[in-house]
Amino acid sequence: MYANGSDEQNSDTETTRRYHHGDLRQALIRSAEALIAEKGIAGFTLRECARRAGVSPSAPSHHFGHMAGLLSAIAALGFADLANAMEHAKDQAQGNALDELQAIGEAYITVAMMNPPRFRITFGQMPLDWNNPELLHEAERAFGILERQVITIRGEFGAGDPALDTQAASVAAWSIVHGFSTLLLDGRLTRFGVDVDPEKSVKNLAQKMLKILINGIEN
Amino acid sequence: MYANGSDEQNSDTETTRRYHHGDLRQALIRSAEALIAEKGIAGFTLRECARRAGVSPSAPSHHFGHMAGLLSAIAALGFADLANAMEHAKDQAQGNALDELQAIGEAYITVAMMNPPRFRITFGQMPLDWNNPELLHEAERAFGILERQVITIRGEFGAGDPALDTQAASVAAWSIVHGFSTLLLDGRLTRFGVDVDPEKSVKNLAQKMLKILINGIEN
DNA sequence: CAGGTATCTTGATACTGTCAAGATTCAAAA
DNA sequence: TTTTGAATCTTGACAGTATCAAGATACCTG
Repeated sequence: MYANGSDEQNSDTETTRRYHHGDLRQALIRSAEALIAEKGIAGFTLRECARRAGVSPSAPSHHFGHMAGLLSAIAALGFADLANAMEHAKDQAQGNALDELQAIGEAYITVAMMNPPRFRITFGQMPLDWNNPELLHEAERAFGILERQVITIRGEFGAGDPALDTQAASVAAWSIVHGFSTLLLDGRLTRFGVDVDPEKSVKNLAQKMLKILINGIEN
Repeated sequence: MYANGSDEQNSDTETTRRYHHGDLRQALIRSAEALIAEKGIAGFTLRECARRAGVSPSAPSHHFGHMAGLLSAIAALGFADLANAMEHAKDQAQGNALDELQAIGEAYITVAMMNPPRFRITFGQMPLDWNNPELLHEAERAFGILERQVITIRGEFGAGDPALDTQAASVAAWSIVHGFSTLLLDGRLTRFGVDVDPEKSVKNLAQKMLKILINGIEN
């Protein structure tokens, strides 16, 4: 038993059952995110992941070691998503460094909305393996972008202005987009009439929010 | 066996072992927060809580029903802490409504720092029972304060100014203090030289951050 | 003092993550 | 092609978990 995920009745199609799954690593990542999308972080189970991938309970250990390994691989994807999206947004943005910061912030929130389970794993309370070099690298990459952007702003605008504290502005920028993302995904903004659906109204609100922040940095 | 928490050698002191614990409800809340402080959210276990309170594994069920019940009771305390601290900060603040908002934001961050396990339960991913009336009430109370404050600001300052969007300002204020708190507690601000210790430098940074926000709302 | 109720324990069930050992498949060397 | 070692997956087992029903104990009111 423990055939792979596909149904029974296929005689010998491309996905006929076999002892070796073929792409178990990707399949486990997919089933983990799907499981969390359904039952939430608390409902996540390594055994259920394996079950959905059509594989024995301890098969994942050969690809990820332990549970934290699987979660860490997903978290690395989460940081990579953030880094890629923010870099792209910065490149696409037209205008000065403040406009770029606005675009970066919007990209952060969009990524969180596009794949909530992945974001929850990346920034949740589940155990991650911070010795995983891929995780470390992608996290460093994502963290650096916001920081460098605010340094750029300092160079373009407020050099010498003590009111424009680089550290405070960096942390403020990250805090506001991160706080908004988590509150939104946890459904705690419904009392303000904000929900993941429709996506457009959220992006609208995020724009206004970031305008306030940038306004505050600028002056 | 399963005496209460105190040691063995006491003959018949106040805390001599007995079948009925006497204050198990409070003891479980304390041991839960201590456990999370030690081993983190992932290390939390209802059985270990009971063990530390010197009580059998299923004793907690008679006070909280299931695990989510205990966590919900703690989360209610977390919201109450926030509401009380924010109310007090608002009352103590001298100045206009914007100064009050600044004080409220600082109070939020202080509460998160004072009891990290409680904050993690309140806003974490662990299962809560949102039918718990106490939890609902305290959450509503806390959520209302920031919102009302921004409405007050709108009345004092920007009435008629379309740039001053009440919803955006409310959400921005909450997002920035909440995002900062979670990032801080998860140790993700160390790369910016920020850590829970020393507490004073954190409060300093929080002040600057909120100044930026209020600057942005004002103009 | 009697009876009822709140509180806690016992025992059992169905899960979970992890590990060692065995079975199967693949792939490269001979 | 055959052989042989490595990669992949299964089996079986272990300790630990949440939860529940039933029983034991203590308190407390009448």
